Amino acid sequence: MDPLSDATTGLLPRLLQLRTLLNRGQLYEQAAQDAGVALDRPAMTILVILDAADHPLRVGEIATRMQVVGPHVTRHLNSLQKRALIIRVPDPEDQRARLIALTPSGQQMVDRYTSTVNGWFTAALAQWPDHDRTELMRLLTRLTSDLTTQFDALAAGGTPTDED
Amino acid sequence: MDPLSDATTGLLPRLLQLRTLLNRGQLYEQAAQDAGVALDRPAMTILVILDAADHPLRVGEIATRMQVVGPHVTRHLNSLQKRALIIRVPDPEDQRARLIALTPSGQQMVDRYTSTVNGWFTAALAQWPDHDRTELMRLLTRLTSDLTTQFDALAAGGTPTDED
DNA sequence: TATTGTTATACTCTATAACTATA
DNA sequence: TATAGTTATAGAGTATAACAATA
Repeated sequence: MDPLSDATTGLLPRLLQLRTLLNRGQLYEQAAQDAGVALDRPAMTILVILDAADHPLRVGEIATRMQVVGPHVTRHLNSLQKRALIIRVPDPEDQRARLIALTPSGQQMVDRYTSTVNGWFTAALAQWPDHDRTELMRLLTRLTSDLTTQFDALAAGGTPTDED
Repeated sequence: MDPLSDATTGLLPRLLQLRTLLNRGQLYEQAAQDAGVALDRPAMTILVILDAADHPLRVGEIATRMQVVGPHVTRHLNSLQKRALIIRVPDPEDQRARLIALTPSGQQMVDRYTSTVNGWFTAALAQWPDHDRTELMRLLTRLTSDLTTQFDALAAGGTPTDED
């Protein structure tokens, strides 16, 4: 067994544990409560994505970034729009598409949420040396990027009998 | 705004992206297919947990490690037992409890699965300098640990009006 | 009486299929 | 004919409630 395997053998359980931690409502529900927002998790995820993008996004683009399917996004957009947290404007470049933008109150809500969560992260990492924090960001970014590339390649080449 | 905030502001979107990556079936389904296993994700998670523990675990312990609730584990154990991938043995220390152990075929299945996934990780990180891989493991371990501590504290102190 | 686990039921999240409108 | 989005329906995953057995 080569040393590369040894170096990555521990990755799977670590990532599963991290996923578990992030997935279960705990984090989200606590943050939602502390921030005073009453929104389900996928809806808040949409707001966070719009906030991070810094400009309006198409429905399909939101779906891609969430790694979910279009109709799922539509459903949550409907309820977000009813609550006036987002608006749909026609895309000037393509009349079929819509651009989704945060309303001021949507922006306000996502700001409250993210600042709550960021406060927790800051507290959790308060004892870390600066260098470790910097490295974590860098390695996490590269890990996500490399895993995405790897999985995309696997998905593309996964069923060679099916390609046409 | 202090520098600590700046250093952790980017953590939320990064973790959300990683969660997205790990969550959506893609990874699991591809691995299950490549490894030739036909099992749903939570069932496989149970096998991975048992494998990582290296000794039989109680139902409650599995639930805790999965961050889910008891009945959810029971349901999957029933189907895993029907397929002879796990066995339930009475805990000698407490007749109420059961210890869940992998059968040889269960062990074989989880081995196939983990070696497939570890192979991907190894490939994805093949270009990384050794030092980065080591650091990733270390920082990921500490991150998970510190976040867990943080969230537990939040959950415990989250509703001070409720304490008694 | 408290705890371990099970059974039964309900809810949340996400996917697939069928459709509408524009390209 | 292909693409962006929506509506309607179905399925996977997880939680809550009620119960049985042992401590």
